[in-house]
Amino acid sequence: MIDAHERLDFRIQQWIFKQGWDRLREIQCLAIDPILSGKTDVLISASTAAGKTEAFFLPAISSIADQVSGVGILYISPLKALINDQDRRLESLSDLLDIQVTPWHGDSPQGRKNKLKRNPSGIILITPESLESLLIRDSGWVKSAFQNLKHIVIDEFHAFIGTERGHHLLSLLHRLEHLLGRVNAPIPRTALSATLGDLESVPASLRPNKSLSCKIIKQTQSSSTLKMQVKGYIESAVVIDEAVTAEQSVCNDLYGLCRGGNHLVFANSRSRTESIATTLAEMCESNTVPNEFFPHHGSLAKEMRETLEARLQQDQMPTTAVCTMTLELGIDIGKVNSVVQVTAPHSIASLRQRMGRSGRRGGASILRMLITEADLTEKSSIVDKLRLELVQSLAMIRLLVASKWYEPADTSLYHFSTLLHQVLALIAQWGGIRADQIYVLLCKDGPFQQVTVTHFKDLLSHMGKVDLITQLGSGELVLGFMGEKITNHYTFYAVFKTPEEFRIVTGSKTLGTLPVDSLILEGQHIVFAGKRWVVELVDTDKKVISVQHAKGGKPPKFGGSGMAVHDVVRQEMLKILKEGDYRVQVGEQRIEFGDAVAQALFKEGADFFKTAKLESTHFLQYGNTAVVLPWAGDKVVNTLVAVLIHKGFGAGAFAGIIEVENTLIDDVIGALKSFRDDQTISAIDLADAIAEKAIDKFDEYLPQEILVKGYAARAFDVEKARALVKELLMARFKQAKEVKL
DNA sequence: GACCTGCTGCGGGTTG
Repeated sequence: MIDAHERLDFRIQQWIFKQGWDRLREIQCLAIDPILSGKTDVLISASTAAGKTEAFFLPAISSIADQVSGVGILYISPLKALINDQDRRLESLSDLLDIQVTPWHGDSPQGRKNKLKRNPSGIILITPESLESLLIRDSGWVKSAFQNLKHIVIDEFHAFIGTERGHHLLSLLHRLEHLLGRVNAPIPRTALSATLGDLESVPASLRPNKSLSCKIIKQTQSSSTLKMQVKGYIESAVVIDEAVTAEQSVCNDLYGLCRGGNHLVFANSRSRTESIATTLAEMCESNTVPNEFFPHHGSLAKEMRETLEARLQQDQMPTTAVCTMTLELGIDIGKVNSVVQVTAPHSIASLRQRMGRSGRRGGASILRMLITEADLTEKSSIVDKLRLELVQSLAMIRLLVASKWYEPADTSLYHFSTLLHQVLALIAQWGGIRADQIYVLLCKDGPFQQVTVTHFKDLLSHMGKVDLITQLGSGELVLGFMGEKITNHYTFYAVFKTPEEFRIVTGSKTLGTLPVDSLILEGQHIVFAGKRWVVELVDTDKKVISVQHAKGGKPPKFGGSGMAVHDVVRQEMLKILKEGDYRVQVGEQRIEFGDAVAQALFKEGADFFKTAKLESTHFLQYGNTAVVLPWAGDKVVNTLVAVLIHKGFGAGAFAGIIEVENTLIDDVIGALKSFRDDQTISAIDLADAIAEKAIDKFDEYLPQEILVKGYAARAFDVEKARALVKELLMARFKQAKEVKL
């Protein structure tokens, strides 16, 4: 293995020597044989800056070094910024071997694209959307230019798994193999990904039809250590003049922790990112020191983002980015001293990714979480009394440290919107194509394998009705008037859309806007602008949601993050509340990672848990409110909320806790019993009651039946919810028996 | 107090 590099092209060996590397890293050695063989897919899993890209490119370039013409390597990236990085990083190597590298995305220079058009060779760096546009507009050129294609590599593959865009990508790759006549001699795919849990399941997401095997290469356990701390803050219920607000104390600490070094502060929302960055910049100004705190998020101008990225990478001046997930993926910013999370993270997967940004020169990764909980009053919500934002943060740290687990992709989704897109794209690419050919290409052999022939026929006939497609006398399908219109517009190439905002209105007053990508049911209770509301009416045409004041106690400060929290996280939260201890076991020792305030806040939550006897019951009468504590992930919790609304209750869920106001808990238990015994309630019934089911980009063109089916699969899990209810009721039954004895 | 990604061809103007 040590001599593996000798199998590389001599000029590449020279290049390695010139970099001053005394040897290749382990993953780089391991990747050489499988990639040179060209006979297997490869998954390379390693943390940021571990040399994944070189692990692929050294052998891949070696294998095309003497290729005279035609593009030899197709590199696909989810971000334009990553393509620009890769273009720079490949420069010295490609110069040495005289290999043409062409970045190809919406903003890359036309001159280099034209050059590749005239003389296809070397490496193309492209986004899925630009590849789609090439297939539709110039498939003849693609067919000849890619005739000698040897490797396909996908960067940041985890960003694609389980998403609409990921399905789009798989479909593009399959269409490309088909176009090049390589269905029976597949082009090997290499996926580059951060170290994420269940690697064995990834090959199925890289090539669903399994026509090539996959070799998994992973970084052996890195010896780097993780240092973490959770700091608690209390938001005062009454604002007194001159009192320091919780956000101000968070900023004071950030200023002390971050000034003088390079750090990333993740604040989970753009507005929070802005307000923290502004406060920190003002603190620099009032202390008459140069500002080193800058915001970074999706709504900021590209130039501002790039300036900040360059400043971090150059590492000349201390710099802290206050950011959203824009700095989570692999844009080259170098390693930072530490990562700070200012609100509870929503998934272990993203927390791991953020962690990977810290740890300079093999030193420890440092993670801090600064969590604010509300000052409690008589009327406080049960979510706040349990200190669930803190408990969620603690649970996530335990899962991060103690296990390799991360949230798996939801494989029950149909991706109908993307299927419709691909039907249109195929017809646009070929001009005309038969229905059975489309079915084989996309569903039977392609990535949409859970779509049945019946679904597919319904989809096509509806597409005919709305004039997206037309059938010729010969049986071939061609684009209809609407189909032409949609596919001719440049916005067609992306399969994802920016979610539509609904206006939230009470009476004649507008409260604000809400993106509708989560459950909104008439009768549902929600929290908006710090108050409780009940949804009266959802007007999908005018994009308006009418609400009315809901009575009840104070709304929870922590309503959940909007992104689904997984079952495993909620179970871990239950576990630490039961034990009254969140410390991590290392050998004989239990390691404390909370500061004094965090410890005190946790104790309040654990004490409330105990007093309310929540270790033995999942049902509670809390004043006028009936409360159900399922300790399950959001998909199951949402299913239970929809069931209760279906049965006529005004229910809502906050941070995984279900509340039904002005209701006796026995009535709720009765309703859940009938759900347990009534096998006829299905996810389809629940989805039928949802006013706005069109979530994905092309959902609006789907036939009703398919739209409902897709929505039901994505939003609800009735089987799991029923099994859980059975369990909760059984526990209650046992408990009642024990009390009697 | 909800996150992020991407996109063509062409016409018209300016500059070297």
